Amino acid sequence: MRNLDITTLRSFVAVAESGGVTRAAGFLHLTQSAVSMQLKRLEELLGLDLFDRSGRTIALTASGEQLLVFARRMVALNDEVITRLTDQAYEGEITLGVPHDIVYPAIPRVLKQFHAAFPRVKVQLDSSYTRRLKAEFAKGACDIILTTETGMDAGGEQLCTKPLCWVGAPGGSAWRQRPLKLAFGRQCTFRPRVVEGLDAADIPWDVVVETESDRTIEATVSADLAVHTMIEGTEPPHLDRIEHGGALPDLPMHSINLYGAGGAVNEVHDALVGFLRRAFAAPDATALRAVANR
Amino acid sequence: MRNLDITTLRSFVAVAESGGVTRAAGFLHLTQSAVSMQLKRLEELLGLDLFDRSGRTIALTASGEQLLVFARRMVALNDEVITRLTDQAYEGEITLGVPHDIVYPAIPRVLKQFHAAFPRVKVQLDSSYTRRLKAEFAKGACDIILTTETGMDAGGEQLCTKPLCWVGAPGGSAWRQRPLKLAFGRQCTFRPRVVEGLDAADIPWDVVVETESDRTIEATVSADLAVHTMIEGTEPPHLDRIEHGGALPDLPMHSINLYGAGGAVNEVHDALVGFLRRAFAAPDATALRAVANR
DNA sequence: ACATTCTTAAAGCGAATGTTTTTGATATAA
DNA sequence: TTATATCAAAAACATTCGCTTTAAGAATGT
Repeated sequence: MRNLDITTLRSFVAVAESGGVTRAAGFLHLTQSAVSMQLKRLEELLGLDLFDRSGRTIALTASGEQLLVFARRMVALNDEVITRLTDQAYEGEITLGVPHDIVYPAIPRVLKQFHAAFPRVKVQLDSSYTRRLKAEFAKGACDIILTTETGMDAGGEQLCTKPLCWVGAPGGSAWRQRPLKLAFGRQCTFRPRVVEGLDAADIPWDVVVETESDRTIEATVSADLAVHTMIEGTEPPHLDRIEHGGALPDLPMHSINLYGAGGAVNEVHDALVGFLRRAFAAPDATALRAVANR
Repeated sequence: MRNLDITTLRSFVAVAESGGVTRAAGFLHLTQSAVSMQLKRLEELLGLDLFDRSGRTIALTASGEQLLVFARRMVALNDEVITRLTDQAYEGEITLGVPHDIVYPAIPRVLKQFHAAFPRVKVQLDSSYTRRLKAEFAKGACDIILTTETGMDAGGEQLCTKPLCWVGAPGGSAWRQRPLKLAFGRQCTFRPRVVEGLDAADIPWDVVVETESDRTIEATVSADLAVHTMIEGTEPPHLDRIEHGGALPDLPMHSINLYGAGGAVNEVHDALVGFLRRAFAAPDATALRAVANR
């Protein structure tokens, strides 16, 4: 199969649009002769007349018109990919803050998608507590943050609302014990709400693990030594949601909010926001995980 | 703006798909060295790593994946336009027979569309009487014919049904005269039907012009010396449909039929058939003309 | 250790692609 | 009509590009 040449196609389009070889040559920073020869070679390659040269002005033949459509598309594709791959606008770094309890399972997928779309932009993931993330965002240390809150501050955007739910070891019975044994992170934002709920239901409780380490919590819970609470749909693989049938209080809804979407900063930024919206605003996080597991 | 090279992109795609420079070089009928150099130049042009060369096998980087999408599209566009413009399948001649009374206004538009889509296919237009066209088609002298008939033969396709209508000079009064003065072509298929209708309505009539020339008929009618009948929607610019309010008999419906569509001969043939279908099967020929006049 | 595969490099050669200059054709004005 | 300006094509020439061949070296998996 013969190959066209983008340079030549660009000249061809310029000639068709400017209606003259000399004029086009001016735009292209080439001599009239060079453009003329390009056109000649193009016609030879295709074995066709592309121009009607009767008359002083140069007009396209039907074949020329047809080529023009393709030439425009090919030049546009060329320019688009060159821009995407080399333009400074498409390289840089974005800092994304995400509470660690909602990193899984959505964020890895988002990062993957984003990297495929903007391979030259580095996403610095800052996984921490909602409280700290909001502080970082306020300082400008994070470009975009997600939060898990019961309310929402000004400038935020609610992506979805999910109930907090009880999680424990698969098939475990720790949730039947009284006092209820809890495992909590030291900074956990959910803690006061959970405690409130338990007190209101007159359920005695006891914090048996208090740590900074999520690993420790997960290990304790999966050993059925305590229960924990998480946003529905973010349970890690070896922990299950507890079907307590009303034995434990229902916990309040939390919303997953996004800060930093305002003001259409640039295409790259907006794309990341778009991926995040789609990942969380989707029907159901559990359903999403099912899809991801396929 | 830098320009990519289709040859190089083709190699790039081949390497990405075959997973190796040597293998790709084989497909491309180039030496391994040449392909390697092409890739190197491509990476230099973009200032990017496109391949992850750690490991024996050659893998794409994220940038490479992104380029691959565009490269495929550009190569596909290249091949498509080359095929369209140079493939023998897209050149040749089609003979189209059309009764001269329905040439206007649809056929010129169809021919224009078709020429834009297949500039290297010549359409030989044979404008004649339905009877002769059917004979030509039966002999194989026409590839496709349109006819105006009250019925339809086997192998035909009815495009639309239109009433025959009375036409005369704009604002003319020839249609009030008795005997009614008629202008007819010598071969006109409508004639027997018209005569039947008039006889049935007890309207005396008289053929004042009998000729082979459409021009003569049009001239006579536009001078208000006689009336004529045509398929609705095919009136030429200087003749008008007569609003006789029942003073003249209604004339039978005629269908516009197409022969030669059967059996999916080839893409070019089918495209012409498609244009014809769209031109005549459209809601109303009068409406079409209004669109064309814009 | 061996085979495979990719990278890099150098030399040679032909084709491609540009520039400058010239020629020819066509429209516009005198 | 003749003169003139404009534009496209052609001719002559120089340069660069890109492929082949050949060969050496590095990385990797068997």
